[in-house]
Amino acid sequence: MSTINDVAKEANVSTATVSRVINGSSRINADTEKKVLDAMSKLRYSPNTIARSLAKGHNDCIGFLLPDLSMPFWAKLAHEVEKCAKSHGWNVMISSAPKNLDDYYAAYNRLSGSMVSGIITTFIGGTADFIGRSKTPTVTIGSINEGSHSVSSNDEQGGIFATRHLISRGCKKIIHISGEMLPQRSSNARTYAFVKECEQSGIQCKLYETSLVDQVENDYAGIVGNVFYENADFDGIFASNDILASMCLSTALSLGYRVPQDIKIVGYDDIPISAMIYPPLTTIHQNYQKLATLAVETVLNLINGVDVPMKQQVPVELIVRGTT
Amino acid sequence: MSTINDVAKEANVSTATVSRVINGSSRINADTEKKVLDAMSKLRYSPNTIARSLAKGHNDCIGFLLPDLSMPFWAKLAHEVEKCAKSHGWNVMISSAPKNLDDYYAAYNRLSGSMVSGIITTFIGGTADFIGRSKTPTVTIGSINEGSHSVSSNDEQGGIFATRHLISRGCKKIIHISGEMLPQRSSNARTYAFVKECEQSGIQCKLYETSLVDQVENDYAGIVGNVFYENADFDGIFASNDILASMCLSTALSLGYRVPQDIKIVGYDDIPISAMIYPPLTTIHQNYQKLATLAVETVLNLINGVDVPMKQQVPVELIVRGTT
DNA sequence: TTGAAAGCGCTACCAG
DNA sequence: CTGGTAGCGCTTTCAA
Repeated sequence: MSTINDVAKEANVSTATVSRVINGSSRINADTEKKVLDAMSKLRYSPNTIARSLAKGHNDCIGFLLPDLSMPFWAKLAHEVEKCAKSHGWNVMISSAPKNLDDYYAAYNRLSGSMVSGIITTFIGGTADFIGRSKTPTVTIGSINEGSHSVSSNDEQGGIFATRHLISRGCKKIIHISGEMLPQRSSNARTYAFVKECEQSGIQCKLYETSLVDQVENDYAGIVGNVFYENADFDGIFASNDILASMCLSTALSLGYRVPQDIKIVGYDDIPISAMIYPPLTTIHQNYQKLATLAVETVLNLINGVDVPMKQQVPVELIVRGTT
Repeated sequence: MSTINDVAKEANVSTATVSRVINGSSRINADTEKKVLDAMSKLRYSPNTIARSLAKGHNDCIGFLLPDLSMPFWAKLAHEVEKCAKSHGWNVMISSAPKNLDDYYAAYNRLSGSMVSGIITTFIGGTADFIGRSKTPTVTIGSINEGSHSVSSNDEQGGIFATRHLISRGCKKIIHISGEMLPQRSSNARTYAFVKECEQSGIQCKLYETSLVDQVENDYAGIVGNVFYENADFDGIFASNDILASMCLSTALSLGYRVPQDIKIVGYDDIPISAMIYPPLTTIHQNYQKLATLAVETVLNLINGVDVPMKQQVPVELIVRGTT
């Protein structure tokens, strides 16, 4: 584990010079540079980023605090965030806080305890003030509130697309299963849009709500069972995520319904698996890459003190496949 | 952003004392402690982990370098790794390097550039020597070689379970689709076991191989298409991961085959979605939690200089569901 | 173009 | 039980 001192000694220059060649910060004599480079490779030197961060007063790492990596939506987003951050020369530290607020606070504080220069996260309910008070630049994904910077999909549009599509396919009684309607989640707009669209078209509708815990544990069996047990005459389902939609699909099929003839199903997120099941799922596509890019660039701007809009939204898209 | 100096001044003690109360490292007068605690909360002080890491010569962060977070297997594993690390008081930094060796080296070096004390990763082919040479304690998951510490599932057992199950269900001609047979991947053993079992039972078999790139991009359509196009009379498929198996399932159904009557399918990994499609997938369950725990505890031991076995294996389980 | 040296915020050793 | 202080490895003035 050689240090900058070793390199300096080996090359017969000062540490300042070595530092300069590492950072390309100022003009350096070509010979000197070569000597340093040689010494570096001879000693297999690689700079200690911790020391560097301390000296610079900041580091090149942003944190991504999400509910749960085993949720495909967040995993995919994490993937895109990491890719984008890396392309800007930044690392990302991922941390998750699935279920309760205390875990969330702990995880957030841990991240902001200055291992990271900025944080990308989502509200899990009641965290708005907390985040607003934080000294670490933070941008949220899929959340909305006044106090902090947010990036989210146009969930109202998604709700409208899904509902209108189901109606246009002839559905007369539609069931909607939402995620947990936590305060400040932009996804709530899907549900509101659904209700509004149904009312406007005079279509019968009914709402079910899953809990965050159900979601994290993929424990949808109970609620999906209820949907089918309590309703005999519905002909459409709009599920708030694709996992839930798949579950509805498989339950419908196992109960002998034909999809899409008897029941039509629209999901949300467009996770990769959705195109690979049978029948392939009609769903609302979220632009993961755009969402991630916007979030990363926004924190980076925040870190650099650049002015950015408080609220940014990205459009969604209806992907019609086999379940409608 | 107050520092330890500010706290010391405010509390009228030395920084050494403040440091002691932060770390609980030695006996401290109750009054002094209270003064310090008060000062800390008054100044909203939170210790700078970077400085702390530098001073201590190590930090509390391990790196997890995986192929791709959008692969459910790795995402789930990452989730478990993070959970386990956190329970030991460690953070984890996730980084991915999907396709090529250069990216992999870059990502690895970046991680080992001392932002992390240890690394958990997997070989992506030809990386064995590279990792063996590294000064950062490293343990691999799903890889095997002489030079470094590894944790993996018992893939031979998995291959045997899957193949025997298919045979016991009456399959006479079985097709196996494997992942890319990269050197030192423990998953290769699934394929070898498959071939051996088929030969021993005198069952006809045929092999297909997907590439890493196909896998990362979920681009299985081509190969699955070929399987069905080139073979008319097969009655069993053993796919090396559940995504691939789902794809086979949906292709079979869309082609009019009945599953499991006409074709039986066994997957691998047991990702959450596998239980939620229709028919639910028979598959080999990998013990994610055990795998993650073993990997985390092994790096931690390595970091602490504790002796650990070079090779650790965890058993798998056959989960019989609807596709067989 | 280069070197000397003062920190970055914290820990840990040595005295007292 | 507490304080003084020398680093941890690197960056960045300030001089030369």
